[in-house]
This record gives sequence, structure tokens and C-alpha cells, in this order.
Amino acid sequence: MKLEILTKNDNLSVQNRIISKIRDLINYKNLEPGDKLPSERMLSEKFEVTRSNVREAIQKLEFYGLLKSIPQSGTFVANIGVIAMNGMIEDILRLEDPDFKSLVETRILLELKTVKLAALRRTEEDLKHLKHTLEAYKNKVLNGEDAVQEDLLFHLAIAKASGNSTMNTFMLTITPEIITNFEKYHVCDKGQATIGIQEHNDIYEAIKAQDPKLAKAKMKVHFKVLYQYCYNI
Amino acid sequence: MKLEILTKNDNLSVQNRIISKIRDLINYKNLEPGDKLPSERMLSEKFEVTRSNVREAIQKLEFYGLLKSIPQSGTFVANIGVIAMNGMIEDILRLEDPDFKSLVETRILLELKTVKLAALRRTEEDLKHLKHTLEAYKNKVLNGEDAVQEDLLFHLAIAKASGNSTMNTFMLTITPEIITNFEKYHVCDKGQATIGIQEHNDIYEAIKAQDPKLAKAKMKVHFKVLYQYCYNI
DNA sequence: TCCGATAAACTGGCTAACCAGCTTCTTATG
DNA sequence: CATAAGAAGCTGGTTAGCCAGTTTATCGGA
Repeated sequence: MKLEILTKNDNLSVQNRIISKIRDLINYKNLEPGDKLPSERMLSEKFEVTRSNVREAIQKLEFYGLLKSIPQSGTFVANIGVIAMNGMIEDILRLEDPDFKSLVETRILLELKTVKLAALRRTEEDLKHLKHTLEAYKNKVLNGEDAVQEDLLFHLAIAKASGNSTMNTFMLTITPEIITNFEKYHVCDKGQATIGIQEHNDIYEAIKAQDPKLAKAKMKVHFKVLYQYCYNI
Repeated sequence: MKLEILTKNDNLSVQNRIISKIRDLINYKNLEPGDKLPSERMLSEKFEVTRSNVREAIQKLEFYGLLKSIPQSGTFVANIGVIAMNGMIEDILRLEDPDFKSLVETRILLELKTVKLAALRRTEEDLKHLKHTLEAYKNKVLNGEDAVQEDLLFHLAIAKASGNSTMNTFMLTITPEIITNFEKYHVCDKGQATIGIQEHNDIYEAIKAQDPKLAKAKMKVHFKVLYQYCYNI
């Protein structure tokens, strides 16, 4: 296990080293937006790493929109200037793994918005989906079973109904980590679950009634425990 | 160009088809958290696709926390139950590319929070970094040059100072797309840039004074144009 | 029958070779 | 000398095969 972590860190540090070398290269050669980077083969030779490593690093920078690979042609500097390039690479290199508190804090922020947008924009189909996930949650809780997953699926349904694809994606990104941490730290216990049914119902009704303010208020009530976890501990 | 897009869509649809097949497999075989998936080779044979395609699909599901690959051992179902698994895969399959409006809407939401948190939590080092990016922006604008990048670097510096790693990551994710779209649609023109200096200054001073409410208010002023773009068009 | 040891098979990850298509240089023709 | 045609060489992407480590099966001793 320890070895696995070591190699993982090792890989990550290799990747970051390559990224910083690419940055240096861009600076040194004064590459401007649209200019072509040296080929992957040359970079791997120059940096004395495998081509796979170079590709990984390039793909990471491509994910953040800094580079653009075009098949059978080359890798190009994206349409953002040198300063932004340097600043963003600096940030990417310093990126930490998100801590749980920051996850929860972000989730609360996102959901207080998605629930408002959902109330404004929900279609009949959204409503049907919400109802469905709500019922699944109810049934699980009333059977005395653990319902963390159904809980979060309801919240994901809200995000979908918000009609904002970016927030929907972000919610999808953080949900798995939220689930595993909830189960690890036992943030939700059984007592809260039965209360949760009523709270979910209130949120659902507010969205159905297309009342954004009420929906947000009800969501705030629902997040009371989370608030405490986030700001009192 | 058209061909490239076609193959890209094709690849994506292949990947999604594999993902839905993996979901079916998990359901059919009643795989529970911790259970092992069939090997990549078997899956590629069974689905009649290349192993690369299978690996890509698995890596995507791993990104969303649904699977976990362990070297020389196998790919395992993550510690979330069947229901959440199904719901999330459904969502992932339906994920659309984010539209610009949803990006801006999300950015506004995030930044109104990060600026408050930055006012509360900023260290002296954060302040120094903010000042630095602020000066870079000023100089560029006063020289009559385009300063979209420096603008956003200032905002990224705020995200960093917020001390919330998740929000910082999200800001990093959407910034490149924001930049390219700004330049494409000419959301910011030169006239606003000079006003922007004062607005940036106000935000900086509020963060320096550790006044979260003022900081948020000043950010709102700064986003006035963006608001209009987001809600009036 | 049980248990430990050893080997064979299988795992995800990685590498080197190959592919189709774009670029660039050469060359032949007007 | 200009230009167009063609060939040679790069390009990122893909794939079959190899690797080290894990897992499972087999077998022998008690």
C-alpha cells in the first residue's frame, strides 16, 4: 500500500516537473498563442522521460485549456497569452487535493443556487424525476435502511433541473467524495434521516410551486447540520 | 475539420456505450461496493472494442469516483451502492458540454463567495500576491493594451486567497473557457478596462481591510456588465 | 483433511513499433 | 525563375506485446 502511494506521488511529481519544464520552454522560446510546441518525441528526449509521461502532462494542460493537440500536426499553445499561461501553470502546480471541509462549503454554495434555479426553470420532466428520487429516498428511510445515496441522488436531480450544465458537472464531481466521506465520518445518522424526509418534501414542493426564495430557505434548513459541521468544527 | 469532429463524436459515443455496458454488467451481476470488475481484456473482448477504449471508459468512471483501478490487481467498484452508481452513470451519460451562459452564471456565484472568504481568510502572502496581479493589470490597461488575462489572474488570486481548494480548482477549470469566449464575443471592451482598475482596487482594499460584505458588494459592482450579459440576452 | 509452499495464470500499466495524414523540401517542367 | 507535383519525413494517435506484481491453482507433506 505504501509503495503504491509512493509511486503515485512519484508519477505526479514527474508530471509536475514536466509541466514546469514546458512552462520554462514556452518562456525561454517566447512561444506565443498559436505557436507550435516541439514534438512529443523531442520533449521526451530533452526532458529524459518517457513519451507517455510527456503525453500525460500535455493532456493535463489541455484539460485546463492551455494547450491544444491536433492529430498529425502538433501541439499548440492555446489562445491565452504568456502572462495568463504562467499564472495558471503556477496555480495548477500548486493544486492541492481538496479537503472535506472545502468540499462541503462548496456544495452548500452550489446547492443554494441550484435549488433556486431549479425552482425557476424546472420542466415537468424534471419534476417527475425529482418526485421519483424523492420516493426512493422515502422508501429507503422508512425501511430503516441507510439512504445516503438516495439522499444525494435527489440533490443531483435538483442540479440537473437547474438547467446549468456547469453546476451540474461540478455537483457530479464532488458527490462521490461527499458520499465516501459521509460514510467515513458518519456525518448523517439515522435520527436525521426521518427528519430529512420532511425537509426533502418541503424542497420538492417549493420547486414544484416555482418559488425560488422558499426553495432556498428550505434548503438552508436542510443544511443546518452541514453548516454546523462546516463552521463549528 | 469536419472529419475530426465526426471521429471525436464517434469516440465519445463508443465510450458512452461502453460505460452503459459496464453499468448493465454491474446490475446484471449484482456487483457490490468492493467487488472486482472483469479484466480490461475480457471487457474489450466481450464488448468487441479495443482495450484502449475500455481503459478510457474506466478512467472516466474513475474520475467521477465510481471505480478504482489497482495496478496488477483489478478494477473495483467504489464504495457507493448500486442505486447511486446507476443514477450517477445516468447523469454522466447525459452530460452536455457547458454553454457559455452557464459558465458565466457559475463564475459569478463562485466569485461572490471566494471574495468574501478571501476577505475573511487572506494571509499577508495572499495580499502580496493580490497586489502583484493588480499592478500587472493596471500597467497593461494604462498602456492601452488588452488585459483580459491579467484581469482573470487577479480573480484567480482571489480564489486562491479564499483558502477553499475546491472552489480554487473550479475557478481554474472554467477560466480558460471564459478567456477564449471573452475574446471571441468581445464581452469586455477597452472602455470598461479603465473603469475596471478602480473596481479591482476597491475589491483589493476591501479584502485588505478584511471586510467581507464590502468585498462582495464591490465584486457585485464589478460584475454588473456580466450580470447583464447573463440575464438579459 | 488441512495447511503451507511453489508455480502458473492473470492483472493494470507501460513501452516500442506502427498508422494515417499533414508539412516541408526537392525536383522537374513551363 | 516560378510554380506545381511528388516524395520524404514528421506529427499525434493507436495498438500489440511486454513487465512487475498480485491472485489463484496445484501439489506435497503432516
